[in-house]
Amino acid sequence: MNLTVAEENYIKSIYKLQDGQAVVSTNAIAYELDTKPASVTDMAKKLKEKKLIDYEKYQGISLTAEGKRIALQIVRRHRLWECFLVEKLSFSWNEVHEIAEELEHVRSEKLINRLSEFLGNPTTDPHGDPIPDAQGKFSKTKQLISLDKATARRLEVAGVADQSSALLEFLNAKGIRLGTQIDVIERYEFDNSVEIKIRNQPAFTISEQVSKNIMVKTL
Amino acid sequence: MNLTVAEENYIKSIYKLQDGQAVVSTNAIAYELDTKPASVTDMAKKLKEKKLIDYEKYQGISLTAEGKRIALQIVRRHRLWECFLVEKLSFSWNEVHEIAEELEHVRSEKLINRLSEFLGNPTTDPHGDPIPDAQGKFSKTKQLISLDKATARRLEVAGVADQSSALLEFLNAKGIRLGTQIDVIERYEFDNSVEIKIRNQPAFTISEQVSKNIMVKTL
DNA sequence: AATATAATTTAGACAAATCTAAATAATATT
DNA sequence: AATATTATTTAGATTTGTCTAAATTATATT
Ligand SMILES: [Mn+2]
Ligand SMILES: [Mn+2]
Ligand SMILES: [Mn+2]
Ligand SMILES: [Mn+2]
Repeated sequence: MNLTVAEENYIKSIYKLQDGQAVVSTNAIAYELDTKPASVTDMAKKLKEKKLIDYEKYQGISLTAEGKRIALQIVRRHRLWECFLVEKLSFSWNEVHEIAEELEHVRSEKLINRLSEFLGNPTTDPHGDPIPDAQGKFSKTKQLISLDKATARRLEVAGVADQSSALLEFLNAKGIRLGTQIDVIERYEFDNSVEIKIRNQPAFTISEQVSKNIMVKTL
Repeated sequence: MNLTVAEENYIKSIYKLQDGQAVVSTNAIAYELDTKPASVTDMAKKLKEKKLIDYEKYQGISLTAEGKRIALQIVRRHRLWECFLVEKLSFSWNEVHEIAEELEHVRSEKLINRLSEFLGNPTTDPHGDPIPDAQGKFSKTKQLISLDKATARRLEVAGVADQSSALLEFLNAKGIRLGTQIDVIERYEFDNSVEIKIRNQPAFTISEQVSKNIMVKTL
């Protein structure tokens, strides 16, 4: 199965959007890939032909087992390269996505398995997202919840839901990164803002919009 | 100047074939890129339009200053990735070319400069070929000659002319790699074969075909 | 100089990936 | 149920990179 870069990008987007959902819409894919719905319909026909998606017109799109297998390979490559960029080349977590978006299309099993080994077979990427192994399996990890829904007082940052550079840079500025321990000081009902404290720093307040996108685990 | 992968591959091939030559032929490029002369003519028109090559029909092709600048960037990326694969991911020098052929097209100045730094700013790749710096300059190195033309008795392997997997695997098998010190025991005029000796190993003889492709420097 | 051979270009075609504009189907609103 | 809105598909076009077959130009051989 020899896929083009465009086909790989579609497969990955469908995988990302499917998450739970039975089926993904043409428009959702178009928006995700910054393209037009008509282009998605064209590609849907090709991917169906290759048996990577189930698709009947007007009925939405979903990955076949083979499509999912391929999606997981691409996700693995993407996230491993992100690890490489952050851990070995000292990139910041807000700079790596675009570059990994290209590196993920270099197809060589040997390359990616060696890279994984070189990085110590990491199981999460710089945004806290899990990295599937060579067989497409995720190692079991603690379930994450967003900071706005958490109830414990002490929490550890373990991921970000929104991965826009805007949010990541904001978190950089506030000293919030993966592994950061946070104490919840107060929750304000009025606007759902949260007052938090990190180590020796003075407490500060973050908006609901931010707390919804910080994924945490209890210690 | 935003180039496609195909355009980058053409630019790099032209750079490689030009080497000394005033001009490169349509057929030579087609052969190098494993494509058809008609396709080369088509691409020549596009690259001329973008002012990356000088081209008048039937008169051959040569890079402009801008074309050469871009070629050197691609060569730099290719060779740095080869270094990475060999030094960090333990690939053998005969396995890295195809993978680097893809990695070289990931365009990010920051990426490539960080990678160079991570590798200790190497000046030669795993085949002994020089790596231009970010400004496209080569550091001066000792002039290499092929083993069949060398006169000194003790020599050091510093490169390979032919970089086919066939030759590289042969050299692996014989224990000849970059940095290997060779003593020339005898040169046989009949078939221009050369008897050589490496360290503690018994002497052995290599054909002219091989010795022509081993690039050496005196110590 | 005439002819043969080799190199190169042109003409016309195709596949991939995209687009716009128009048509059609599904869904929501009155 | 009729109508309006939204989602999706189709039709037709464009760009990029490639190809084959035929035409043209350059070079070599007699
Ligand atoms: Mn991508
Ligand atoms: Mn990530
Ligand atoms: Mn390449
Ligand atoms: Mn090389």
